[in-house]
Amino acid sequence: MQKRILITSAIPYINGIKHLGNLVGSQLPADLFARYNRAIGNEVLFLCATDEHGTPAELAAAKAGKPVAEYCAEMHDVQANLAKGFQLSFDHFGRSSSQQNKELTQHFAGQLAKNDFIEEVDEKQVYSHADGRFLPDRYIEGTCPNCGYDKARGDQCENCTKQLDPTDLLEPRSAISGSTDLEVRDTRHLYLKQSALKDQLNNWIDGKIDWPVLTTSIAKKWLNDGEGLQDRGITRDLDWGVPVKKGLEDWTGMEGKVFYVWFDAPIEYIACAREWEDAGKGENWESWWRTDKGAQDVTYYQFMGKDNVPFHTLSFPSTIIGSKEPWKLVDYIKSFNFLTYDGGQFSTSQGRGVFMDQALEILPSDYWRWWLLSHAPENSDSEFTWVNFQQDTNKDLSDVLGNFVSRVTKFCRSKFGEIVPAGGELDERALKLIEEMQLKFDAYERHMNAIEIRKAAAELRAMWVLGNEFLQSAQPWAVYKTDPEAAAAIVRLSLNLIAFYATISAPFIPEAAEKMLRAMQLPKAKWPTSIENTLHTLPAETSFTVPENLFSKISDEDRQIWEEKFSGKRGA
RNA sequence: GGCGCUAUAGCUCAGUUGGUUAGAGCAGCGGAAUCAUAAUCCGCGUGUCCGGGGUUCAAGUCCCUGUAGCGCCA
Repeated sequence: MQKRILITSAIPYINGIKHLGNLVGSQLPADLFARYNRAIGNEVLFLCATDEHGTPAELAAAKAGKPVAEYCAEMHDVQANLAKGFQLSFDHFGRSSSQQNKELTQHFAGQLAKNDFIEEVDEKQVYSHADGRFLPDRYIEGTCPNCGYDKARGDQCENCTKQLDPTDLLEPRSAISGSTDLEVRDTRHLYLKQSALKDQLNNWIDGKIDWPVLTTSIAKKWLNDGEGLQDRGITRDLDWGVPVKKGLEDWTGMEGKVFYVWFDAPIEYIACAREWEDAGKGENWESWWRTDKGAQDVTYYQFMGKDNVPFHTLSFPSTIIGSKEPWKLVDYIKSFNFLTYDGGQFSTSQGRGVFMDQALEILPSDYWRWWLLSHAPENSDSEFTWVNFQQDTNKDLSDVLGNFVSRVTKFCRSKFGEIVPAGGELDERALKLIEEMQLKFDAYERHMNAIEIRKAAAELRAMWVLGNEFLQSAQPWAVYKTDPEAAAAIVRLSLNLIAFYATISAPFIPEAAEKMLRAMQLPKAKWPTSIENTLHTLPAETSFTVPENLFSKISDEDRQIWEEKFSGKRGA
């Protein structure tokens, strides 16, 4: 039965290019799941976007000497192209700065105000005359009153780790301009009264017994830690963001302020669907998001790194529940730990590790997709090392899968030509292969449905290995000398295995899968219902072509060069 | 300082609600085969399951405690 599956990946921040750790923590597994669900015939809407608002974007734009809107538009294109390069199959890659998101964010704020989930709070913030703006705590620098470190930040001293208030700093200055012309001013902000929804959220989370422990444990901690769930400021004194409004109305006292990026970013998940429709890519976006307009039969999955879990389990649900409108709540949250790089952390600020653009410059996306997904940090942090990456991809992709395709097609060409040979029948050994393959395939589907990514990858690999085992024991090269018809049957089955592998491997390695399908001259893949039937997809007399080697190996020399190249600072 | 997660073979990891001699892949060693990208296949594991207590007929699996790594919060 066809299901409707809504999938969103955590939306990457606009500021800069993401590294492989970011990729494997959200977009890549989300893509795997989206491709799989489409393949088995479900109706899928897979959405992602860039998260564009906030101070870091403003500063990055200023550094680049560009208006922030222009900077974001350019960076959005950069990220969209990288997503394409990694074969991320978003139905739409939106922007949190879209008109659709602006309207929806203001709408939600209006609803929350109407339902008494918004509180107005007066607080004090540091204003910089030279910069003409309020400064977030971490953008104020000064001398630490505790240790005397002269580059302490307004939220914390990085030298002695003491927590600070901006007003604690001696000789405070703007981290942006260096100006000391600062002033503490009163300012009013809106708070989302999450605490009022604590019990509802708690019950909701308690019902999610099948969620990853990582997801629920983080959520429960925030709900119950200390004094419990805290209300959250949802506005900022900035220019770049969604202007604070109460629906369509102005909000008295909030002139010139914008919503905090963490308020509008998740709403973009919804707005993105509307962008998708407005871009002419589909219709009736509300049927995916409004349970009163068709979304009651949608199952919604979110993918994210563990750092994003609190916002997706608490803040965003608060927004939705507090609106008292029938918006779809998430059904399943798949969260990930971090990928570490050669014993340390991937670091965007220090340029440590491999970034998406660099990765694609040195190898096709399938290498990265396969390795990252088969090592997805599901249960704990996992580590990227070049030696492992080289060994694993060479073995799995080149030796096991690539070489299988190569040996079968080349053997066939030399004995029978580039045509699926006729004659012979499946023997006992072939039937046993089919039986074993069916078992592994069932396990593969089970793991994919449960989003157990590493296990699914292991099962897929095991199916590739079965093909080699079969060939090795069936020995068509030896059989051919005495019984060409029997050899033909073995080869015919093996060629069909290639078509089968192409289909089932496509969610992991779409580019290679496409090459395999082309070589077998199959226009489109049909997901197997039974292995028995699927292995007759290519009937005798069908022509094919011997493909180029699917994967070339990573040499020790390449590995050493890359190891060196990516160890230190990313080239500016 | 509080809390959470993790700690299983040289490496990367599986180990369901506690129950037979603790498993897989890689690497390593030995062998077979020669269709293939020297690619494949077969065989080979005496591991204080981080330490120490405890519960139980029975614990890698539960409880307490200690240590280490990572993270979140203050």
